[in-house]
Amino acid sequence: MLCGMEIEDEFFAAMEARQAETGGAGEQELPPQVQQYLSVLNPEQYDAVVHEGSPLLILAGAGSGKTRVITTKIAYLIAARHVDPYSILAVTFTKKAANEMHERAVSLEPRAEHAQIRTFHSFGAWFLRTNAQAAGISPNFTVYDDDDMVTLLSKAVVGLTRKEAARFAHKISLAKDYCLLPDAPTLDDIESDPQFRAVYDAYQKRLRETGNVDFGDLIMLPTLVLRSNETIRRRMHQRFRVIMVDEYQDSNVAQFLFLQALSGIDEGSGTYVCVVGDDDQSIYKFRGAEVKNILNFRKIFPDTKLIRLERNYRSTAEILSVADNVVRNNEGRLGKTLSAERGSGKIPVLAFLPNQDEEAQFCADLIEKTHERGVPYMDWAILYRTNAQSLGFESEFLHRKIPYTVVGSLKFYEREEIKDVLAYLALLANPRDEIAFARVVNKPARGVGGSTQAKLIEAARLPDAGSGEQAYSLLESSRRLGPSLSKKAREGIAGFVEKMDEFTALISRTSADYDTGVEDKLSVLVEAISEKSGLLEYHTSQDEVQGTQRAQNMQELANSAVLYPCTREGLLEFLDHIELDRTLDLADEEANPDSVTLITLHNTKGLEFNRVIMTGMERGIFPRAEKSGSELEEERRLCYVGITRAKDELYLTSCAMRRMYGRTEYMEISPFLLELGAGAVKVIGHKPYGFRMDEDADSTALHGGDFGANGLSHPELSSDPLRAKYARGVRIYHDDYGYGMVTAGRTSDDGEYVITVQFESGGSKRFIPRYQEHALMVVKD
DNA sequence: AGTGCAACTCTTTTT
DNA sequence: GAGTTGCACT
Repeated sequence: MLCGMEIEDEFFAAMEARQAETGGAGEQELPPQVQQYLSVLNPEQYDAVVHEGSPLLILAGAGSGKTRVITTKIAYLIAARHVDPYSILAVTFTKKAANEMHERAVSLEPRAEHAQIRTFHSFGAWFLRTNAQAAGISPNFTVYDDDDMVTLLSKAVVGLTRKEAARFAHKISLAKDYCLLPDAPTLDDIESDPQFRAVYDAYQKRLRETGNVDFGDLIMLPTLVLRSNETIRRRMHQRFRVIMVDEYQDSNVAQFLFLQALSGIDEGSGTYVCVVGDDDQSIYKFRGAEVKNILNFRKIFPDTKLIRLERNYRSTAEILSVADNVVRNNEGRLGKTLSAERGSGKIPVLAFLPNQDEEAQFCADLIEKTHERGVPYMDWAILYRTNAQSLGFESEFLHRKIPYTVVGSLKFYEREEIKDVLAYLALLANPRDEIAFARVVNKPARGVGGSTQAKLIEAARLPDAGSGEQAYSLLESSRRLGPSLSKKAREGIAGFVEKMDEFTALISRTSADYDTGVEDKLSVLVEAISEKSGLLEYHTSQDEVQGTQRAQNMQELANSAVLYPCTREGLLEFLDHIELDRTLDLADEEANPDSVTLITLHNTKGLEFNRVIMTGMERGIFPRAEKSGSELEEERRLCYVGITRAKDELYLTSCAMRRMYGRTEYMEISPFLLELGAGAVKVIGHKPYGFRMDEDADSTALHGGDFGANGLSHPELSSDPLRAKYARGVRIYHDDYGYGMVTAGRTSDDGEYVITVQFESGGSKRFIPRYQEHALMVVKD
């Protein structure tokens, strides 16, 4: 067996030999398409691509072309350095990023198809499936989500309220992000509650009994396996000769340890490691991400070469300047200055609005008006801090018939009917899955109540002495115990077991038929479950209206399974796919290619849009709650991320009032707005009292006469000239709605003059003239 | 066992 | 304000 040094020597020796074969060094000798894609790189990017021989840390500012660097590097290694694509691993954080990276790498170099380009978690899942036994889990495991964790925890530890269970579950996740087991001495740093250790331990034992894993396990378990199992470790070191990590600033401790173990750096494996990150874009501290990983990188990986990418090719100088003004308020950053390669553009706009309804209208107006001028909807992205904020925009856009796509909404997979079908599938995959079992054994109702379920689960957990150990199949347990139960429960269980057998047969039958070419799609199984389990009928009979929707959802789930074969492997792949990427995809079929993007700030990581509106720039919303110190800095980085998503145009909106918890609250502006920089943005709308930019407030002057901004701090005390201009009976013309007449004018609670206009086209509409001056004019007969 | 009503919480952010 | 949880009643 090779030892570490030998591997290293062999690797580089092979490289040298191949280089010699091709007639020595120098790009002149490279294939034309390689020269082609190298030639478009700037000097720093080029250095990063061709670098080898030591670990590499790339500090890549926003929009500096880091994806290009990674994908080019993959292509270059394969085409020019003759690295086996099979030995290349590139990990990202989101499926979207992984897909994009894969696509771009393959388009540069078709052989990149065979490289492993995955998310951290899907790589962990792959690792665990191939090394299930060493990890002490079932090779058929499915992944429990947060919800399942809470359910399992309340079973493992009796007497917890759901809330307590949720809190502990969260802490367990965090512990796993730091790769801490229940017996870790430093576990107290995560949670000081003396019960926690025992709770975590009980949970973990119970989870192992089910054969399943949770999200944290996908990273932690492989790390533990690598540490304790030399054979597997060696095998991995030989397999993966090149490892690249994207968005490295958001890696957590467990991921860092995973990388360390996988690379075999301590054992001189000679694996080439390259990580790419930006400390200014670290936004997942709350989930255990450690910016320290960037700093520590050079300690753990000696002789690390550092390359900075500071040329921004995405945004205009104006946008970058605002971004820099904000982020420079953070202490403890590595510090870098982006240069705007694109040059100058439009000045960003900061709009003060009365409330969230008008915020939504403001966005809709902007989008509609530009759309009339030929700007596609897909140019636009609405950014917000919390998912809940999407609602207001959704209803406004729906109303106005503006197509939109909400990114990252988990809603679909959280629907009851979907979770039900998935639970049947999960139980088919892993018959020890007690969460799935409990969910579906009595759904639809079969007369199997809570006590019967508990009995079956207990019997499976503690198989009787003679029957061999660990026969933890809940179906087995059901089969065996069934006859001894009361009539009702007995019949119910019998029916359930029968159905499950039927479904199982569907999988094996098609597996057997595989050779004959009669391979079914997995959608057949999903449909069969919906119909034959009685779920479809159960859900449709519940509510006439909702039932139809639910049936559609179930059908949609079946449709999405059409890409997978109806085999055991296909089933596992499908479940993995859903668990590890619950965000996008499914909407693909119905997605309108030209639509506005509604997205949380966190979800924008790695994305870019031509025109960005950052909404809800209010203290308490963004930054959230009372954040201070390092947490406030993280919020500020999030703000930086949002701003730097914009290529051409940036808007920020802030509301004076907002409905929260059903109550209307007066909002203070976000402190970040004061940092944008005097004169760096154009302010429109009603400037709040005391609003002053950093430094020279006067130069933020309100030139936006179009919008009628007046900067008065107490509008309710001033007589509004617009009141006379748009008095009752005045004929007007509105850009969007045409001719009409003011039928009413009144002052709202917040001192705004509001008019109601009856349009000739039939509709009537209410406006605040002060915000409509750009679109509204008085018509003289 | 299943339905209906009242009280309660919730707003971070995600793989 | 909405969605969910828990309790009581049928």
